[in-house]
Amino acid sequence: MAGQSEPGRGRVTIRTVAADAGVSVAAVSKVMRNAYGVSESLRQRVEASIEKLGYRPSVAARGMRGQTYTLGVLLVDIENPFLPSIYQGIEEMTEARGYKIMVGVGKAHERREAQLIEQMIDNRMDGLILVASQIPGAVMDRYARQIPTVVVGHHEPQADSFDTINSDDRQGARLAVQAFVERGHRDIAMLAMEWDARHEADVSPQREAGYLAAMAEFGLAGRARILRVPSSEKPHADDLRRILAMPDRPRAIFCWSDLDAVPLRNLAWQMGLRVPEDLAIIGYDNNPVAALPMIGLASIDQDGPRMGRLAAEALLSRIAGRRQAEHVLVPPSLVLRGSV
Amino acid sequence: MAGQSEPGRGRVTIRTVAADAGVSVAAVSKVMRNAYGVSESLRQRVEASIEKLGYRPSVAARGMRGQTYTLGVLLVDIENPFLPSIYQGIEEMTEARGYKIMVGVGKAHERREAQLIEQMIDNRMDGLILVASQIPGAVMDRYARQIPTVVVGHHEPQADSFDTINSDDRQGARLAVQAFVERGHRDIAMLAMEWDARHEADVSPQREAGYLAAMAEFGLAGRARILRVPSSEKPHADDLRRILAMPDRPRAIFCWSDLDAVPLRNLAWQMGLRVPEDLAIIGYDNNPVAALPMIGLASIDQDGPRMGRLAAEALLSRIAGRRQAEHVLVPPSLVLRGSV
DNA sequence: ACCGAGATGTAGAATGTTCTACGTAGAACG
DNA sequence: CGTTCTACGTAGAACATTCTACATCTCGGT
Repeated sequence: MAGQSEPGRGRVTIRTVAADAGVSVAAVSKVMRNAYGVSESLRQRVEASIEKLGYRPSVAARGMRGQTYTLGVLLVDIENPFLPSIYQGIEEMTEARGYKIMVGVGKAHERREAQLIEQMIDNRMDGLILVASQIPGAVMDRYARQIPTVVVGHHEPQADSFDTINSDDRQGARLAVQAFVERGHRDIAMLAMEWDARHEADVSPQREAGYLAAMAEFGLAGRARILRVPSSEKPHADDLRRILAMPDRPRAIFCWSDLDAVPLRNLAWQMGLRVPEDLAIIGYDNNPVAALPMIGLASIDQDGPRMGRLAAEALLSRIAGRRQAEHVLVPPSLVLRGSV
Repeated sequence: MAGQSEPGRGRVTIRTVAADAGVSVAAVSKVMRNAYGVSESLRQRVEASIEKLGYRPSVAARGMRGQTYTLGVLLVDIENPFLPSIYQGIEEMTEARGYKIMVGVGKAHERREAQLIEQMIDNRMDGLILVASQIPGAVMDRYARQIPTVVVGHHEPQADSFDTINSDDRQGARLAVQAFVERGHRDIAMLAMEWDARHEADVSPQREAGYLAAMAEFGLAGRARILRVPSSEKPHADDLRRILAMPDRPRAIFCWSDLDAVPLRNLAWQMGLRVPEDLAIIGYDNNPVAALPMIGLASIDQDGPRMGRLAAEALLSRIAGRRQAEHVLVPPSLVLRGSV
């Protein structure tokens, strides 16, 4: 019922172009795809007609047989200011190669993410990049058999149906612990998300493992403490407050994400704690908010743009035919700020 | 070249379902679309087969004739934390009605936005929502004739080919000026974006007009001052610093967006200015960062979710056949915080 | 003059839906 | 009992591409 002014009679299709250029439909198709077997003169003629008529191929029709030259990017969440940096990297890489991107927002909800993936398959996207998806590995595997897939921010090093690009989350945690230790801290806790076995591949458990390993490495195994807050659904300000009010409040906290580190730092301020004197904090993601001078939150930087570029490269090579899975770990770095 | 395991032979199409249920292809199509003329018994039979086979219609094939039940949402920018709230509203409304959403990110770049719109038309989206687009009205008009369109955050009250949903930006500016006046301020400046005639319909010029009108209303016409920073491309920290260092620095600043108000507030802090004693600030958008206790930035709230819902409703009714354009203004409100 | 190989171009099937037009059976009506 | 509706289904064209043969041309070599 969505009929607009022109009932469709006006639409310029590949047929219109072919007629105008005086060649076959197949010839125009070849030109569009840079396919083999088109002479320079033919190409020029066809391109002139395309230009003249303003022809644009229908992605829908393309999708029925060949490629759509469109990639799907699934973001966990649109509110985390760290994610756009990954997106930038993806885009930079794919745009140059003539691919378009469609974004889906999963809102950290597994059911929803699955729907979006199916929708992208239905839309005949050429490939998929899942960023920090909540979907369990087994399910990912099933989808990945239907469509070339690269996963970012989800550790599944043994997967063979898709590639993974990750920050070296264990190393990131180690950097944080080391920075605390070098500044004389011994009472170093970690603030982590609650998780169950289904989410073992998520980043938070990896950072936990790294934290515990680093504490042991620095001879502080006995002092390791993991404080938990409910998974990333909104309201855990109260949990954070409770943590800061504990009689044995730690002197330094490594926080699994700036998503919690920023509120934590704000609560500390509200409760009159001096940062870093009473409480030192290091977050994760180097979220732009952490960089604001008034917040001044030290954080582990994952180099989002680079992860994005790597993911895009992996996807394109997979689309080009690669079958062997690739698993990349990107080294993180620590950005020091006032909170340590 | 993207071939996955199953060469396609395995794909379950509408034909598979029809065969399984022992009915015609057209019958299955009717069931999928809830179209007229299908008996209860037939519907049940078909639905059982769909369930059993896990059939999912191909959006590509659908797009070739009918609707795709997919809407395109074009966001200026993925880094502005205010935009997700509009997105939530859009989604809430459309999801319930069985529509899917694809997001495009324009990065405040006109050429890019135009490409994305064309891409969405190519993908046969049923309709488009443009959020804070940079595209001039005349160009929008051309696109809007090809596809049902609703525009958010772009004032074009005379447009007849598309609908607009906006915050009442003039009223928002008035609220800010009024709040300052009530607190005894008279030296009230506005921080605005540079703009040219092409962007008169953007929100910043509207807020300027509202500021000037309000200053006049409160008898301060002679004291109105508009300070300009380069358009939203990144680096204007230096411009902000210069403004704060002016000998005749204003005592109160109404800022066109939290995008600039947050850095401004941070710079003031860095330069040792007391807020609000030395400088009071009100921003616009009620960006989540403004709400952080340490930032405490008063801001005009646009009720993003509501604008999103209204935009979605307008689009759906337009898809359903409405031709007459609608132009809605949503009243803003002031959220008071420490910066005033 | 003939042949074979490569390069260039074309016809037409295939893709998975929707939509138009039409057929058929049973009910309601005179 | 014939006629006319109405409700339910179906056949097949249409949609805009790509892709798989296949046909035709051009040359250089015999």
